[in-house]
Amino acid sequence: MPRTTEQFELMRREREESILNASLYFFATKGLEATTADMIAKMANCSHGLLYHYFKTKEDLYQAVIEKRVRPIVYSIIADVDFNQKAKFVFIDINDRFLKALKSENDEYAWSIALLLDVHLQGVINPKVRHIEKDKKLYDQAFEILEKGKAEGDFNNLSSREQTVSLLALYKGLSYNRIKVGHNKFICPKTDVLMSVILK
Amino acid sequence: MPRTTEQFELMRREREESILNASLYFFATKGLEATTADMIAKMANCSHGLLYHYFKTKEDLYQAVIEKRVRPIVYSIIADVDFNQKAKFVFIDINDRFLKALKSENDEYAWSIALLLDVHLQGVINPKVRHIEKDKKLYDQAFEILEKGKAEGDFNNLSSREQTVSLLALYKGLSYNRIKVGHNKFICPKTDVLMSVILK
Amino acid sequence: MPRTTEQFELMRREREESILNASLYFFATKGLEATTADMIAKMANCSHGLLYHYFKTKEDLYQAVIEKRVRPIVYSIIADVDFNQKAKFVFIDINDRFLKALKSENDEYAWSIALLLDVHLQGVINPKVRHIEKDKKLYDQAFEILEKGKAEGDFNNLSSREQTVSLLALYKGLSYNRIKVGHNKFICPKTDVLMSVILK
Amino acid sequence: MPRTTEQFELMRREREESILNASLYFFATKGLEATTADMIAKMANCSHGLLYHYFKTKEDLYQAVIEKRVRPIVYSIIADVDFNQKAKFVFIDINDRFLKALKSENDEYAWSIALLLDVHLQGVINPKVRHIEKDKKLYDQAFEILEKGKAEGDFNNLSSREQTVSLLALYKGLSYNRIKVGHNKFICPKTDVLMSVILK
DNA sequence: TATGAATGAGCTTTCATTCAT
DNA sequence: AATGAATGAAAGCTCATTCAT
Repeated sequence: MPRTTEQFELMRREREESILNASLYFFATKGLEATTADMIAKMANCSHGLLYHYFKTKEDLYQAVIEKRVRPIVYSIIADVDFNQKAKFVFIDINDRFLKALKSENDEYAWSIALLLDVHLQGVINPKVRHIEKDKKLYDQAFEILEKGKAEGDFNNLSSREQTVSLLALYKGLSYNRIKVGHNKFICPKTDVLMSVILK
Repeated sequence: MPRTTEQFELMRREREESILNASLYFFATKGLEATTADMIAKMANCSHGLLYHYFKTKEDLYQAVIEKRVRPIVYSIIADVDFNQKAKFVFIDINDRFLKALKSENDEYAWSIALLLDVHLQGVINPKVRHIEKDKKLYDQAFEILEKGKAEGDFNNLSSREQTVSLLALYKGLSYNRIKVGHNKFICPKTDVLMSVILK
Repeated sequence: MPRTTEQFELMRREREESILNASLYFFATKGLEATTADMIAKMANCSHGLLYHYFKTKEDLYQAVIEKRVRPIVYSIIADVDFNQKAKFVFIDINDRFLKALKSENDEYAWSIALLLDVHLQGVINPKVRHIEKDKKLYDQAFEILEKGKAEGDFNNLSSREQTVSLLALYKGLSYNRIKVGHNKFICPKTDVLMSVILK
Repeated sequence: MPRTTEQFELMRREREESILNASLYFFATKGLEATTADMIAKMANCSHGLLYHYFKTKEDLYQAVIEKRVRPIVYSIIADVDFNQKAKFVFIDINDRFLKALKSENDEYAWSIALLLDVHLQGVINPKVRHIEKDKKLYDQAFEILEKGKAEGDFNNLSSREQTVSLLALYKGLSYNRIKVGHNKFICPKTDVLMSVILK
């Protein structure tokens, strides 16, 4: 009996996984409006009816994609960063990792970064989804490190707020490029291009 | 007796103007898919039927918005730039103007920049509209000036392609920010933040 | 002054003429539903608004086409028939003329015959138009001649009603063929094929 | 637990059946253009949305009506004809059956014959539906039998092509009559009226 | 849990008709 | 008499969502 329950749980998990994967793809490449339940169901190999067992509405599904895939994926990119280094090296490391993620063949990174930065801006493109918390973490973290770097004398003295905004805007634009033109055609700036905004 | 041709033309022009204005607003803030003919008609003070008297399809209207409003507005921003200066000053001037446009109370600048950069990326967000020519002008112009600046010894030696891509991505992100958060809350980087990407 | 009035009248007549011609074409080849005011106006070189000065509704226009073009054209085909001959020769003559009309390069004959036989059946295809009088004249005339021919001993003894119905049905079918396949491809039966229904 | 595949198939089949029946009625009596999805849905006791679950477009539905109802019904009329008899008797038999079908209280025969002869003429009335194959079978079969009958010395020597065209035209006209005036008022020619076109 | 039939709101688009001039 | 802008009802079609099994 307990075993059967576990198996059910496993199936459930796998189903949800494949629905979330399909959703991530469509939401990132087509947007919320242009994505239909049928598209997702087809790619996830289940009936569209089943989607509504797992997620109450399309917006709920969107939210779940953000929480269960987008955030984990984005934060996994910088999970191993050593924040005890000098800010300069932290920043280089972070940018290295993000750029590597964008350059990677694995499209999920670009999809996730693009969607998370949408969330950061609270639904520029998908104004219906209002119940997802704005993601200020990226902004706050970046800001902090910039300030630290300035204190350490490695960064220039331009406004940290403006620099943070600029970098996030830049990543937003880059992730859209990456999604649109694909792995092969994507022109990815080197880390030092981004660092030039910050370094002395 | 019928109206004169001039009378009709005047009516047409005024109406088209108001339709294009309303469309620019909705397309930029909501996207093509999420914008309905009724929304536009309501804001333009006419029936939805009339939209189709002026524009054959919603996609045609989108295209018209790009050609008749977006491109003119964006290019008006840099219309008076003196391209005979040193590249460095040209670039400063261009960025000054774009940033001023984004900071301006007039939302149309941000709307237009965002839409034109979508067009540059050929419909990331609006994949239906395929018959609008990709706008490579911005990219090509920026690239040229960067190369010239390098020859003149004022710019750093990072890859011009990467810098160009980065700057356009940055503007894309900034214009979305501006659209989303509005004139008052928009944090606009100073020109020197952007210039730091390029200058030695 | 009287001259001006006359001129006006002439213009009016010509306008109406060209509207009716265009309408005949579209109603016969596309049907009432699929014909739009704009199509007619364009072909008649006037604005669609003007149509409504001449004819209150599209159905009125349809009716006018029937009365002012279709009936005159169809009856002109047999206008010169000498009804004082023996019924046999009258019938041969009528069929000769109708078949010649259908074979003619002038499409108006087939258009008119098809439309008049629709009217005879009271709107099989265009059930909206109810106020046009059913055209029983063709039927009654044909029936009479058949009866006369029988009295004269030239016709077979099959039911005249059935023969009449059959001949009109046949012409209906033929006129549709003619409209559809056009002058060149139309296979037109000879008079004796039709006469075989009647003759001994 | 979901319904079994068989249950779903049964539901589907029944629903499709009722949609096709309703469609046959409206397409035959009103034509494609004048038939709306709502009319059909209402008569088939379902929502208009469901129509599009079964048939992608109205034209597809029209095509399905032709293939799944019209052709089967028309060919069922002559399914049992013994084609090994002399052509004369084959022809009498065929005409007997078609005329009996037209006279029958069951309207579906007239509807189907009318629609199939439209298809034979490739959309005189419904010019939008172009992807349905022209039905030349009726024409070719009739022509063959006529030629055989001539060889057997039972038929007159008028052109077989003209006779075939005439008979199909006649049936087209008759089926329209039958549809329009209904079972009770329909004047149906006897077989010998039609045979007189062919027999010596 | 899983299916896919079923609904209906809502969107794009067309077009007969009106109306100011 | 003539124009064409303007309206709005209505049509085709889509799709989020529900529901019986």
